[in-house]
Amino acid sequence: MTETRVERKERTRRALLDATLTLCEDSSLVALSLRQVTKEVGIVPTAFYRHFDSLDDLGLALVDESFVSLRAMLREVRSSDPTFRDIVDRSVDILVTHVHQQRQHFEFIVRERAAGPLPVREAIRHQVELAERELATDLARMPGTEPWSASDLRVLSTLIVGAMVSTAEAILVAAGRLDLEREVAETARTQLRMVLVGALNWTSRA
Amino acid sequence: MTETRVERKERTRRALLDATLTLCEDSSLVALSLRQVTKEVGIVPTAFYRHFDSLDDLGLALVDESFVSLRAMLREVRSSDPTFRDIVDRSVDILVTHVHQQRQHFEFIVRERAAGPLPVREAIRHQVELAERELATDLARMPGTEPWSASDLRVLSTLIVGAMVSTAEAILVAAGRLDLEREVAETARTQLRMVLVGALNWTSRA
DNA sequence: CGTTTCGGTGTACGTCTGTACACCGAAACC
DNA sequence: GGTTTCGGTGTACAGACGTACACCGAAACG
Repeated sequence: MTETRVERKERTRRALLDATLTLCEDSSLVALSLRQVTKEVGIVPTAFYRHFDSLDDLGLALVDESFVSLRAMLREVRSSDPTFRDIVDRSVDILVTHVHQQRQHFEFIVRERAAGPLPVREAIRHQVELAERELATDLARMPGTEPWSASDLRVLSTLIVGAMVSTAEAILVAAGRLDLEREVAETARTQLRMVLVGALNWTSRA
Repeated sequence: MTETRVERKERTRRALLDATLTLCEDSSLVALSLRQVTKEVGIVPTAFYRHFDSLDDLGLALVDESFVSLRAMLREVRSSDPTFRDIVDRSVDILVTHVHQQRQHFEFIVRERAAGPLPVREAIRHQVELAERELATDLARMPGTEPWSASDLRVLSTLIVGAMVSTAEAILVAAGRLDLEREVAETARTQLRMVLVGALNWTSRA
């Protein structure tokens, strides 16, 4: 019955991460104090340092675990049938589902991406860049992309990732109102189709 | 020689706005204290209330003046020759120029859009929505857009505005390194062209 | 010229901040 | 079973925070 020591430590660590996600739901990491977090968890302020060097450090941990779930999402998209028409519908569905399931993580990333502590911003930027690169190599495997240059592939994947980030933001703003969300999803689908139509009619230039 | 009283007041007001823009360059409004701002300006904390009710209030003023300059930019784009090919080049040039000239304002908007105080976020979202609507009506006047539905126009303008926001963010991240900026600009041009190719080959559905 | 207006001052408060330091008690270890 | 390890405690302090209040001096006003 007695909890092992590492289990207990892991449990408070999780509590710190969760409390931080909850507390910065309507502000930002940079506006959060160590004392607020520890009070929410129910430990004394100085105990915080048994787990993290600083709030920035905790922020980096949150970035890591956010992108673990995000990568799971991307893998799911990638395992879809590679047919252009319904890859759009499935991708948007998967995005909507994951934003709901991991709402706090997505909110965290969207906020701290622009306004977080510098190391956190850099970590997020790096992860987004990795996602763009992965998408570019995926696109290269799809039929019809043979005439594209490597640079065009990067440009297209940057555009798509950007549109998906915007869509995620819009879903978060919709905040669960189903009619708004349906509208956002429909917009995202149309945007993706427009972009794909553009890409298929695209011819790289030297 | 003696400065009139309203002039003097306006001068400190400006100083407060400028100090705030500078101070939240690497954090956010929500992480800023009234005392930091007044110290930077060189007045006593309580004097702040002679100008604004709160930091949020000051933030709303910054949103307003940021979008004044942004609207100036959009007007400049709109006055361009409405030919698809070089409207892209000119739009991106104008965007790059304005991001440089109004660097602090763009940084402010990009940050507070996602992480600012709630009223500030809402004000920014509203202004962006206005910009999207204006772009949609502009697009409707361009040749070749006759077969598009109103909803397609909105979807396209949302996509373009989103891409431009991403581009502005990328320029700010490039932080003046000329080679990076050229790359960002080139990416933005290609993205816009891809989107326009997609749009021109687009046929609205019921 | 006397009076009012008002941007800015200075003091004072209770609260919250990060963190230093000494300490505890039980799980973990040999 | 004695010792070590270590997550969590409690006290303590110097500084920053928002803001209430009484006040000043000069421009603005009649």
